[in-house]
Amino acid sequence: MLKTKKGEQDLSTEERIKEAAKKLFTQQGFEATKTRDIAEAAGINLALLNYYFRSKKKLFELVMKENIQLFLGVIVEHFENKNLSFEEKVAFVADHYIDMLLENPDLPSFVQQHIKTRPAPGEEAKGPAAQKIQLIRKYFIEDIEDGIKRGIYKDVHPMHVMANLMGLIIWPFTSTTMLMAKAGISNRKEFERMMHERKKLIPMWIQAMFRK
Amino acid sequence: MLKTKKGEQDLSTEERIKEAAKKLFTQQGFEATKTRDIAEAAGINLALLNYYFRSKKKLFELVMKENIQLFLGVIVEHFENKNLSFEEKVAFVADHYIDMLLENPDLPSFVQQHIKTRPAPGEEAKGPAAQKIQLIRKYFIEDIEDGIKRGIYKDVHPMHVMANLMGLIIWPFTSTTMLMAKAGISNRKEFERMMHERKKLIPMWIQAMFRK
DNA sequence: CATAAATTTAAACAAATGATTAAATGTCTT
DNA sequence: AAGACATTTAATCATTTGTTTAAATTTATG
Repeated sequence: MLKTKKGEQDLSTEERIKEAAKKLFTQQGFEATKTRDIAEAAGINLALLNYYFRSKKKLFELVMKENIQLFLGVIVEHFENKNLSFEEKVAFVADHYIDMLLENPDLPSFVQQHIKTRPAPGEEAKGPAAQKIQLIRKYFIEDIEDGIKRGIYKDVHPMHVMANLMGLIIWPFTSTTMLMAKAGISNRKEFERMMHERKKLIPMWIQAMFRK
Repeated sequence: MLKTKKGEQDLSTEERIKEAAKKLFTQQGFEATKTRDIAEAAGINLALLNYYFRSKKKLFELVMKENIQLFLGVIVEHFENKNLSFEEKVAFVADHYIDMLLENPDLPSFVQQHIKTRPAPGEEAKGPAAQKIQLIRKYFIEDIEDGIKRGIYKDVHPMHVMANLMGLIIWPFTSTTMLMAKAGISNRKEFERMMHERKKLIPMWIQAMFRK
């Protein structure tokens, strides 16, 4: 059986390249991913990468943009909803975010690895990623400080709450490679079951840590 | 004023190369670090890198080994101490580990990024990193399961406890670049103060989450 | 069908990169 | 001081890597 010319899936070559690039960039980072690897993974001629996307860097920036939206977009959407209480937001984020990360487990390492550019001293950070993070921070601080004033939450810096929530959700994914690879938890299923458990546990833990 | 021939610090050239390599590898990873960058950072002739360490890969493996020891060694040492209660271990680890990470903030991302080799299916993971992680897991599970049996701790999978402790300690460091760079927390001092606070907070949080 | 446009291919280029070589310089021992 | 050994240097090599080119092929259009 021969592969037909259009072969593989019925994605356009442009989409095939982008998907292959996203997979490799996300798994291995910019430097470790070679244009020839992308071409091979996409099943296309090397020159087509430049034909459609001009350069490796341009292609990476496209992937980056989509990953940032995936990684930060969901949180922003949930936290700007004024109709939800803080604890409802926590439950929503824990639930949806863990689902999303189970399907994109390499996302956290990728984002952490590539958002490294500090804004010039005295200047504001620009760009979609910066704006999203600032928004998340803003909503978060508003909610927590409100809870503290009303005597519901213990008086801690809101950043602790934010760091703990994000850490409890995301940390297992950034360390999973390490733990799974080296500690004999070769059982992917077991990891997934644990993460589903955490959807319900994390909201309880946040309460236990920060409610008076 | 001229730099003397031996110049810079009074480290041997071999040590200078290793230190420069450690800094760059740890910050940027293997692929992004070029041998010429290392040579320039160390202030040595390019050929000396190969003269002393044979190859970039060999040099990297050396740095990797030292970083693994730094990253996992402390935890193992504390957790294999049979004279401490679990909660004393937690307090010790939180305290010492945060201090160490404040001096080596790029360590977590580095280790996460480079421990990716899974053991072959059915096979055991070997090597110093694997052994250390397995040890930590073992001690951890023993302590928690003991606490659960004695009715002191809630009945949750020990991996949740381990993931949460490590996450609360390490997560701020893997996300600090992101938060500091993009969210306007340009204040390194503020971050450090927060991390010192967490030394005392984390043991309390662990209790709040897992004690009956 | 014929022609223009879009897409794909094989080949090649220039720069970057890890490594090596042979000569030069430095250090140590006797 | 002389010779042996270790260290350092400048130059060069062979590959790898991102990109370009020109021709071939396919697809769209009149």
